[in-house]
Amino acid sequence: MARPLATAEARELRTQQLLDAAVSLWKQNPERVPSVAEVAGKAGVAKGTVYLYFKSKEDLLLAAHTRHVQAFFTALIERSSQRKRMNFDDIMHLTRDHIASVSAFLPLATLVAGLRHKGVTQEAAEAFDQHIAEQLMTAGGLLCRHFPLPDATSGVRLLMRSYALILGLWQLVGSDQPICTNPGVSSLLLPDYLSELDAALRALWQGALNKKLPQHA
Amino acid sequence: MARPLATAEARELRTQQLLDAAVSLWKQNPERVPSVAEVAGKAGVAKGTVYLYFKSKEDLLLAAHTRHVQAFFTALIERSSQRKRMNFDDIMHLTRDHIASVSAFLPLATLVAGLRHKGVTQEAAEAFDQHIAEQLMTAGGLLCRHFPLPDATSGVRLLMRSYALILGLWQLVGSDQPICTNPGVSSLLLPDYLSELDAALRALWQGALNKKLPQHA
Amino acid sequence: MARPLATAEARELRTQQLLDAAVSLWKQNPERVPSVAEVAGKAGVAKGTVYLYFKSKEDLLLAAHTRHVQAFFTALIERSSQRKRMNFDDIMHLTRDHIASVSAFLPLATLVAGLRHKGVTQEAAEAFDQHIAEQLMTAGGLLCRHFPLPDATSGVRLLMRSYALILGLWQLVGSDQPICTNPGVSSLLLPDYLSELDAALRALWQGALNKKLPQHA
Amino acid sequence: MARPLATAEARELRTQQLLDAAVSLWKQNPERVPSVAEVAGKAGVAKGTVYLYFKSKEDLLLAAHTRHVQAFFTALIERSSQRKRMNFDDIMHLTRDHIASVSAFLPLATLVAGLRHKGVTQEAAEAFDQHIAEQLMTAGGLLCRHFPLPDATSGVRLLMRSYALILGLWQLVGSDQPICTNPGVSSLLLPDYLSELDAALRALWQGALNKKLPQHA
DNA sequence: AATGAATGAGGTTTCATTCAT
DNA sequence: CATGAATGAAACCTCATTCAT
Repeated sequence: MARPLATAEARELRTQQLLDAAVSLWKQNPERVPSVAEVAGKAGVAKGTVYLYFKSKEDLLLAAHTRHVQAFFTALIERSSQRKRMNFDDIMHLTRDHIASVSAFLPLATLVAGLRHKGVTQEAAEAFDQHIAEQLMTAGGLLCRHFPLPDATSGVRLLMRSYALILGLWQLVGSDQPICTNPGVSSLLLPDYLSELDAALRALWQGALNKKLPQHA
Repeated sequence: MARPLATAEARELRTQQLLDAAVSLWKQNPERVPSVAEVAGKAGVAKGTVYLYFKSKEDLLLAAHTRHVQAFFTALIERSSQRKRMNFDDIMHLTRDHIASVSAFLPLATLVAGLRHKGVTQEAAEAFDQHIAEQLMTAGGLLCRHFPLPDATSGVRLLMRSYALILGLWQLVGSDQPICTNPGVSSLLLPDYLSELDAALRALWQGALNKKLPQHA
Repeated sequence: MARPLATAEARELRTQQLLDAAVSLWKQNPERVPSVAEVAGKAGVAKGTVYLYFKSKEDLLLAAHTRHVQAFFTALIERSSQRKRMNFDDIMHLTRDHIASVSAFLPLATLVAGLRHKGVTQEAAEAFDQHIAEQLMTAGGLLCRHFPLPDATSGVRLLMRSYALILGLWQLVGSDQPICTNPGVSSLLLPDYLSELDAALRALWQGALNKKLPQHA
Repeated sequence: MARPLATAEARELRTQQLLDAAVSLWKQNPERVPSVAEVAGKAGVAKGTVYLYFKSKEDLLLAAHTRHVQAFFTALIERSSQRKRMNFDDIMHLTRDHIASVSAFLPLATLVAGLRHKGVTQEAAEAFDQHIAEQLMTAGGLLCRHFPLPDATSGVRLLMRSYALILGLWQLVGSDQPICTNPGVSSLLLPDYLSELDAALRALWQGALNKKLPQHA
């Protein structure tokens, strides 16, 4: 049985293991949210131990989501900090690599959004909001270095609208991928989530930047 | 005690009463999803009766959401069928009246999106998708009569992207309205959900229609 | 009026159909007591109709059991009324043919015994007791014509003890026939229900009649 | 609130408390089988806890019955192991004290017999059968020390037949004691269950032992 | 700190019974 | 009379959460 880990980094390690376990279970069976018992089992600890690291199951899921989001922002900010000028396709690549193609990202984002009415502690929710806001402002500001935006706020808004599209479109057309049994209708409308996402984001940024974007492959 | 209702319209009535009860309870206490027992009680029927009308609680919630969506589409299609030409502000009004200002709409939409991984029966999910697809195509096609869109598909896509923005933005900035305790951050970013929504949709449509829209609020 | 008679026998017919349905379903699946819905369905009537013929499900089961018991007593009394002298083997034959080999008899008897604490209406229970008592006394009295018993009461008691053995032994060793998975133990103890029953009844009657009975199987 | 009990004996204690609660409720109101919620309440535990100890309500009832049976066998085996020779009256005393006069014994035995078709898990049923078989063989063997029986098997059979009589007679004449409203009939037939039981067992043992038993007080 | 038995809320299911049509 | 939708009690089951050890 796992024994006390005194140090802060040990605690951090355990925390990450729990998040890993949750995400891994989710990927294994995307149809259902893993139970606390399952997460604990997968992480090799007892059920009660989970509550030494998270106030509630929803807090845990929110933390897992935060980690996903963080990875995206880290990549975005890192790339934005480079000298080399970014273009829209760079943005799309980041989006694909860290959001659209991370199988658990959007389901988890969707679930967490629906959970804000339930077990998320107020402080966790606020911490999340605060955190996202900070990242958004940092990344939004950096965006001005690469794109002809009037001010930092425009960058922030563009990012927010982009994320809203990413999330909203997925909830509309992407969430039933695993059980997609009515190909007739949806495939008429939209070839698939990624293509539609590309087109929608392209249109959004085109409008925001007041210029035609190359039509991409 | 409610007693047998033989006719189809009586059944329909009972169904609506259950949805009414669910939505009403939700509005009373937006913090939590009402239990089946509460919904049954509010509708004046026995708990078991709920399961004569819906396969699961999630199916009921999905049906409630469908009704919300339906109301919007009905209004949109009705208005689109009129001779009088629509402009963007008409669209915004419809959006506000049937979506953004219907207090339970977006929370329910968000919840339902997160629930697709749980108790929704496959048939209910498919019926919902099918239904939405039909409405989208009808409404999207009619849109061409009022706006300079290349084809019906463009109308459908514009509607989908609009809805994605409506939903995604709400999940980003609007969902914590009732517990909004961090005014500092979010109000810096965004005055409020409705204003940001207006701006975002305006930009989206502007891009899609290739023309400047009047800047009015 | 001619109607009442026709109605009465129609009613009787329907009653028998319901009992037939119940017993037939029981035989089909001896693991479970058929539900009222199943009985009704099998008999081709609606659920509610069952309650026009029986006050409760338990009354129905009791009636089905009564019919089984009646068949035995009818045969016993009929045979006892014949001139031809009976011996113990005749009794055993009757027992086998009308009780031990009627697949639903003993399960039903056992169930009904356990149900007397539940849904059986008082009047149905009393009617059953009364009926059994009458049959017992008749049959017990006739027994004296064939066996050297001191009085009619002895005949009644012999019958009761015989039935107690039939029922009690079945509950001890016979009821798990379908799921008999521990052959080691029980087959050591008792070859099978019928053999043990034969031996036990033989001993009982031997004692009651104060004479050795031929040892035949 | 009752809290975790780690040790095996604590678990055993909790198990016994649940059985106590069930039997006690049964005695309080012999007309109905207590619900799981009632049993849990009486035992001071939560409903869900019952299912940590028993797979189903029927398993619980079977366990309660097993305990009754066990008490009888323990007394019988203990007495049989003593040097002092037993006679039939000793057997009757044991029977009376541990079976016929334990108010819940026979109703429970009857109920459990009727329940084997329902919620009893196969393993519980087999465990019960196995257990009974072991006790029977032990006690049956010991019986030879006190009574002139040809072999151990005879002892086992005598016990089984005795128990069959005890149970069967009770189901015939004893089960309606609490609601005994037809004194006319049954009292004519049988003064009461205990007397008839005494007479019937006496006859059975007399036959088995090939000797007249004293006519008892 | 870690554990996991116990909790209790509540969703799901079955089913005997009732009653308006 | 017959019907079957509705009822309500209760079993069954899962699961997040707590707390004594």
